[in-house]
Amino acid sequence: MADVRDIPDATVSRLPVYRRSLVQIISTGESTISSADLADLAGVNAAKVRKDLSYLGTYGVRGVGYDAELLLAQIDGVLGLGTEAPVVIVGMGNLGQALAHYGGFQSKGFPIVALVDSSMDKVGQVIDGIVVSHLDDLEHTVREREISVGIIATPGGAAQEVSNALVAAGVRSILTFAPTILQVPDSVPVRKVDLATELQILGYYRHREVTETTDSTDRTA
Amino acid sequence: MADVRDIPDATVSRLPVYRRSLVQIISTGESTISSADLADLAGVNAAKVRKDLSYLGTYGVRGVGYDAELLLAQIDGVLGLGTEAPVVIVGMGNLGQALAHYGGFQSKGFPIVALVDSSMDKVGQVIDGIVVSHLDDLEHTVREREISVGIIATPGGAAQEVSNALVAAGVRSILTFAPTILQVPDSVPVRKVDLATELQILGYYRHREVTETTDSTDRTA
DNA sequence: ATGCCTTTGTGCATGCGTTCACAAGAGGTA
DNA sequence: TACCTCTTGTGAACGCATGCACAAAGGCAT
Ligand SMILES: NC(=O)c1ccc[n+]([C@@H]2O[C@H](COP(=O)([O-])OP(=O)(O)OC[C@H]3O[C@@H](n4cnc5c(N)ncnc54)[C@H](O)[C@@H]3O)[C@@H](O)[C@H]2O)c1
Ligand SMILES: NC(=O)c1ccc[n+]([C@@H]2O[C@H](COP(=O)([O-])OP(=O)(O)OC[C@H]3O[C@@H](n4cnc5c(N)ncnc54)[C@H](O)[C@@H]3O)[C@@H](O)[C@H]2O)c1
Repeated sequence: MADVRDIPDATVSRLPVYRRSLVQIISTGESTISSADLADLAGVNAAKVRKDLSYLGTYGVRGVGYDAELLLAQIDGVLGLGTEAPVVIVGMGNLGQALAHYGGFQSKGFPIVALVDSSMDKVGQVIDGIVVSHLDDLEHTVREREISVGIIATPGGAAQEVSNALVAAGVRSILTFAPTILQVPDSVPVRKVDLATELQILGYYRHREVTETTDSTDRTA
Repeated sequence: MADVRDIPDATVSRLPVYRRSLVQIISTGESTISSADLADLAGVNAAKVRKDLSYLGTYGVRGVGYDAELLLAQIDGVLGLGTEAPVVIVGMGNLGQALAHYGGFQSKGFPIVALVDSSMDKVGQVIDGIVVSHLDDLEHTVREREISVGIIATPGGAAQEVSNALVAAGVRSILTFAPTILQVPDSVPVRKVDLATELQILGYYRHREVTETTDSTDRTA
């Protein structure tokens, strides 16, 4: 059985997708699922599913498939979803407030337990039942509530400063929406969601479709 | 010079990052930039920068670096940022409203020109100066405003239906926030932003840090 | 018990992406 | 002109990810 450390990044990023498919399957009353069916639901290749799952250890039954509940538990174990991971959101503007109001995190094991801003307009406000506290109190808040995830929803210019504060406060991982390259210790994993970048990437493929048709190499469709 | 079609996906997804670094550089008054400096700003390897840029054609000057303005124009050309790409947002809940209020898209060449919902509570409301229209009128709206990008911010259950409507209406690319595998024609590029998945992926790396220290293989730090 | 059918687990080949390392090019200087 | 310094552009090696294809294995029916 593979050590939890040895799972390739590409596989890790697909586990949540498998997880969601499994939850769906279980809700329909099915108790086992084949790699082919799981692949359909997850939108990937069946061989890839099997290879990915093989990194978790061997839990499939040949001729039958995978036990859905068991597999779900296994994935949850690898992703550390057994225990809740309390979240702080820093930056209570448009995006921060939308995230705070969203109930989906709570139910997925990521309760939002603190909201932070640096503007006196925001500090003290109650959003979704939580009082917005000041960035200066971050360390206290994080330690008291045992917060392990920090979400950065401030303008780009403040992101590095906020990131430093989060790391210093003891947060163990960061999700950022600011379009900024963050400098953090290797021990703190960071994931970046950059909406403007996503739109620009789409632009390339959209644009390409157009230029292709005016090209010398036509496609038969 | 490389055809616009031949740019690898990995490179395309970095172009917006280079673009942002270039805008920053230009704003400081610099007119040229070396691959090493650009790499620092973008958070990648210098050789990768050079190889990426080589797909756009050859625009660097040996011994000097790249002309920042020229390179920016070149990237914009590849990403199709020369012309505006009007956007429609479908789903005016927490997230949809936050996106609608955000000014950053407008200024980056992605004006939000239409807002859509299916709930009578939302239709008719004015959000950020735009009247929310009904999903049934989508086709008309898209054709009239020549909308090329659709953003899906509905619950997962409605996403495929909305996606079908967007494609039928003639939208040319889609950005979705719904945690659902969308079935769309190959000709319509889709990018998915899945926040719950991001948090779960972070969970793996966070979790791993912990299990590592209780392992036989200790690290000297 | 036997044999058939289904599905897993994985070896292997292929392709893509990353990075190194260096020759070649450009400009400046004496 | 000759030389020196800086930086690009890219060949080549490496490593990771993907997907095929098939043997091994489990279950079920007869
Ligand atoms: N809202 C969107 O739809 C959207 C879309 C794309 C990208 N983004 C990115 O997300 C981030 C947030 O966007 P937004 O629209 O919510 O911005 P916003 O301006 O509405 O809100 C930013 C908030 O951060 C607070 N803030 C500023 N500096 C701070 C600091 N040092 N510490 C703590 N709080 C601080 C401000 O007081 C404000 O409340 C930005 O980086 C933006 O580029 C947002
Ligand atoms: N808000 C967040 O912070 C957040 C975080 C993670 C994921 N998401 C995802 O983003 C999506 C939107 O989240 P939200 O919090 O804004 O949800 P929400 O429930 O607040 O809003 C959904 C909106 O979509 C509308 N809608 C429903 N069916 C529709 C249809 N067929 N056509 C048009 N409109 C329709 C509803 O009327 C509602 O206004 C969801 O898929 C959610 O999983 C949101």
